[in-house]
Formats: sequence, structure tokens, C-alpha cells
Amino acid sequence: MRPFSARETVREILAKAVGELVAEGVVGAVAPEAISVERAKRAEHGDFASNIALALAKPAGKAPRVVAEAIVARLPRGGSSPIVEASVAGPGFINVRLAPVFWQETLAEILAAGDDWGRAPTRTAPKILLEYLSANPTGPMHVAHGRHAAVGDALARLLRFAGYPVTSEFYVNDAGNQVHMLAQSVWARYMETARAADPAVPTVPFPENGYKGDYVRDFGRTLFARDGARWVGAAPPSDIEPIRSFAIAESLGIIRATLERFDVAFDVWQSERALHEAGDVAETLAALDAKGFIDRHDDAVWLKTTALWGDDKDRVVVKSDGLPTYLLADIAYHRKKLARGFDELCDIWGADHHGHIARMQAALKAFGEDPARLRVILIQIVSLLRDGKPVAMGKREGEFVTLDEVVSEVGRDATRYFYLMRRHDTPLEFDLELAKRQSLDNPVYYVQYGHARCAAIRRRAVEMDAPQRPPLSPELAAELALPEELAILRRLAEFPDFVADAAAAREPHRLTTYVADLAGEFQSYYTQLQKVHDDTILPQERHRTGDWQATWDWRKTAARLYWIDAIAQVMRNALGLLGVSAPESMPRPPTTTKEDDS
RNA sequence: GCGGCCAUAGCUCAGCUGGAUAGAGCAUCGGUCUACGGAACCGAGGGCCGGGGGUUCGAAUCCCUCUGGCCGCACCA
Repeated sequence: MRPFSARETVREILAKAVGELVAEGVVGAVAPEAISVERAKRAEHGDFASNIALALAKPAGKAPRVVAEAIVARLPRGGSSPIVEASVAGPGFINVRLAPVFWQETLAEILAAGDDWGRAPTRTAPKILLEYLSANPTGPMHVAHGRHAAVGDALARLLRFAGYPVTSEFYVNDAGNQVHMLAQSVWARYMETARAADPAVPTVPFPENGYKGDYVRDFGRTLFARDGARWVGAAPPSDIEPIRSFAIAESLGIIRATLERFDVAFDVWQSERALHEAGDVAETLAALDAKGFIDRHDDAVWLKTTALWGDDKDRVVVKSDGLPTYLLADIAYHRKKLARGFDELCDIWGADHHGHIARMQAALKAFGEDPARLRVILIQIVSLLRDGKPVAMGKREGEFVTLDEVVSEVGRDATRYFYLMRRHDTPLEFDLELAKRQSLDNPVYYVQYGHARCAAIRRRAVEMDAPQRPPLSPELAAELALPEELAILRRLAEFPDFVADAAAAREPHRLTTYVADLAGEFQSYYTQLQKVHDDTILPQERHRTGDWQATWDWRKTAARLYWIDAIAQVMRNALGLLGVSAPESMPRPPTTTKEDDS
């Protein structure tokens, strides 16, 4: 069976050649997957390059070029081998060029695979629990949450596509101070509404650090509309529980609606309160205590973090009021996740939580677990730009821009694409003007336009009532002989490698780079075909004279139409992993003429 | 003070886990042009990859150190 990517094909052939040398005792053994194969950066180097000779030479006490020559001598060329050319370059690189036929054959594979082109075979391990977003249920999501949602969801899609078993999970922080404060804020707003209806209702002060957003007023009004004056007599905090539950449910409702609109779905919603109620938190405390990591003084319970991982001071896990801290709950949560049978806990956190990583990993160590099983992806801040200037966001006063507002303004596709354009650990500047611009300097528009253009060409081909397309055969695919056509075929063939690499690195943003490069390469080809090669995919007006239908090269057109189908397919697959749609056509902006400028 | 992240073209950023001559988009300047969707394309200029040291055949990438920026170091989450 043919390996699922070009790179793997080359790796396999190299491994065989190296294996022969190993058997002859020329070099030491090496695992096939340890043989590095990279796509060549320069066309004159061929398609792929390997530094395996450089790696093997030193331990064997041989000159790298000599080892490289020996490997190259064992690489089959021509005939049934996909390799047409192999050479030694520089200090000992092995450059390999594959036959055009090899790339042409991938065309049929891509079209046959369709939506599955790039999908890796399913694996059983590692089982990954991807926990992300986990926004406090205290109000609407803002722009920073949006980046978490976009990255997390794209990563989930990417990992699944790359064959990993993944469960996505939203951890609901429905216990602790934040939701308590929300409940008090809602109650205060509720009292305002109640007083408006009945002046006899007493005035209550709004909590000092309460949630001041307008949505809290809405919650208060909704509560009053539902329950009337029932909670007027309630004096927080003794009887606040029903109000807290109400506020959490309302917040989660808002969050779920936003996520649905943003096309983000979670497999599991895990409640923190449920962990407390099930006794997981208490049990974790007892387990830590049994291992001697717990200290009690000053009315509080302490985790001996100084002893555990050289922290500068011990940390409180149960406050003097008897309530557990988030640290203890989080330890219990992660312990529980491992107990649920996951091999890797992949968490996406805000960069301001980085200090927490070492603590959580050490906590895993306390239970005898490998700390590396917790893999944390830190997301840097997002700043919105309008007219080139940052949009002020004072979270304290509740004046933040919500994710809903951004999506409403620039659309879901642009929002997701922009969030995914940058590596997650670098701060992101989100240019609202650029994101909603319907022109090709907008990266997401440019990429989508590339797909729409493919679709337009197909539509035109149908309208033109060309002869029926012959089935795709190797002979037909051989019509794709231009260097640009082969280069794009190569890029399409590499898509599975990009998917595998991006998934292994947990870096979905690489797909934006890939799809933007592909779109750019296609646009360039499209224009250059006519300018440089004086050729077109479909016959133009000027071609349609005389007996043009008999003389036009319909075979080449047919091959190129299959090829364009494949380009559109790969664009769809890549955009699908990003959660961005691939439109069949783009809205036409108003055309401006030169006369309008004066 | 301790710890983490970052520093690449004028601007915004890639750079595929150590490879060959560091790339793209904007912006600037110049060009193509009866045009399949020109809403396009091509080219040029622009870089001591923050500074210094080290590891090695080879470093933007790994280690040390300095500088500058962001962020953590609660009986908040």
C-alpha cells in the first residue's frame, strides 16, 4: 500500500537504503521514523532533502559525504520507483526529486479521498482531553475568549483529523467567589427592579467588586419577571443559592448561544460544583494528606508546595472559612481527568495563568503521575484595532467588547481566521477594519476568493457546454506538465504532512499559512498562465473563431479542471479545520471607476 | 526580588522542532494590461534574526549572559 503522503513515501525508500547499509555494518541502526525528510526549500534542490547521512556519519566515524553517496547509490531510480533523481549536496545532504508522474498520480488520490484528503489513519493513543475556554459563567464572552474558542476548536478539529482520539471539554467554574459575586450583583439589580415596581422595597448597595455590565441588569429584570418579589426579603449571602443558580444558568445560556453562533461545540461540560458535590475535592485533599503534603495552621489548610516543588511559600487549599480554593479544586479536577483514562491533558489557558503550570504539574507528580501528561497551551492577549488605534477595554467597568459584537461586525469566518492567523503564544492585533474589508488585502477574503474562483471556473466550463470530460486517467493527468502546475500538485500532496506536523505541534495556526500560500500560488498561476504561457484554462472569446471546438485542446482543459477541483477540495479541507467556510462565490463590491476619483 | 513568555524588513507577522542564499502580506517605488472573476499578476529596494559568549560539520531555532517589553508571584479564579 502506498504511504499516505509523499514525504512518507520518500522516508520509506530512504529507510530501506539505510537498512541495507546497517546490515552491511557501514553505519549504526536507526529507526525509520527518525530519518528526517523535509521538503526542499529551493526548487533546484529537488522535492525533498534528508540530513540522515550527516546524522549517521559521526557515530560511524565516516565522512558524511561518503555515507550520503552510499545511500544515494542504493536509492532505486526510474522504473517503478517514484524517484527520478537523487544527489549529494553540500556537507552531505541527500536531495531527491520525484517523477512528475508521482505528483500527477496524487491528483486522483486527492479527488478520491475528497473531504478525507489529509486525514491520518486513526490511532488509539494518546487519548487526549482538550480542555479550553472554560470562561467563568459570569457573563458574555469577550474578545480574549474568542481567541481561546477559535484556537481550541481548530485544534480539536485538527487533532481529530490527524487521527488522535480527542474529547473536548468546557470546565464550568460554577463554584467559588466569582459566581458568588455574580449572584450578589444580580440580586442588587433585582432589588432595583423590584423597587421601581414598589417604592417600599429597601435600597441595597451594589457590591463593591460586583459585575457592572448591563447584562447583570437584564438578569435582575428577568429574575423579577419570573419570580416577582419573592427574593426581596432575602438578605445575601444566607439565601442566595437560588439566585446564584439562576445567574449561572443565564450566563451559560449566553455562552452557549455565542458558541453556537461561532460554530464551536464541546463534547463535555464539566461542572466544578459537581466535583465538590461528588466528593472528588475532599477525596483529593485526603489523598494529599495521606501522602504528607498537608499542613494545618492559622485556621487554614495548606499544601506544602515548598517541599513539593520548591515554591517560595506554601499555598492555601482550604480557607479559614472552610471553603476550598480553586487550586485544590483544580488538582482534583486534573486528577479526575487522568482517572477517566486520558493519556494527555491538553489545557488552553490565558498567558497570565502561566504561573499555575508548574503547580499543576507538581501536583500530578505528588500523585506519582508524569507531569508531562499535562500539556498547557498559553494564549496571549488580543488587542482590537480600529482605525489603527487600540480599542479601549476597561473590564472593571464592564466596558468590554464581546465576542458577539465582533462576530456581528466582521462575520464568523473573518473572526475565526484572524484569531488563528498568529501563533498562540504571541500577542494578537485584531484589525477590525481589515477583517471586514471585502478586498484582497484582507487575508481571509483573499483565501476565500481563491476557492470562489475555482468554483467560478467550473461553472463557466459547464455553461460553455464543453465536450464531456473524459475520466481521470494517468495519461490525462500527464497533461499537467507546467512547472507551476506540478508545484501546486506538490503542495496539495503535502497537505497530509502539514496536518500531521501541525497536530503534533498543537499549532492550528499553521493551516492559515498553508492555505494562504496555496491561494497565492494559485492566483499567481492563474494570471501567469495567460501572461507568460499565453494559455488559458477555458477557451476565450478570441479563441472562438472558425472550427475552434474541434481544434481546442479539450484534454488539457479537462485535466486542468480536475486539478482545479483538487485545489478547491484541499482549500475546503484546510478551511474546514479552521472552521472557516469555503464559499462558491464572493459578494461583488461596488465597482469604482477612475472617473470617481476626481 | 523570584519565575514565565517575547524580541526577525518601515509596519503586522511566518519560518514546518538544528540545515543549504532568512520568507510573506501591507506600505513605498517601478512594471504587465482588449482582462477565463484585473477584486489580478510581476519586479525592486529594504535584515548583524535585540547585544555578547557558547555547543557543532551547521544556530533565527539549543545553552549561558546582558538589554528592552509584556505577564505572573492572594485564605480571587
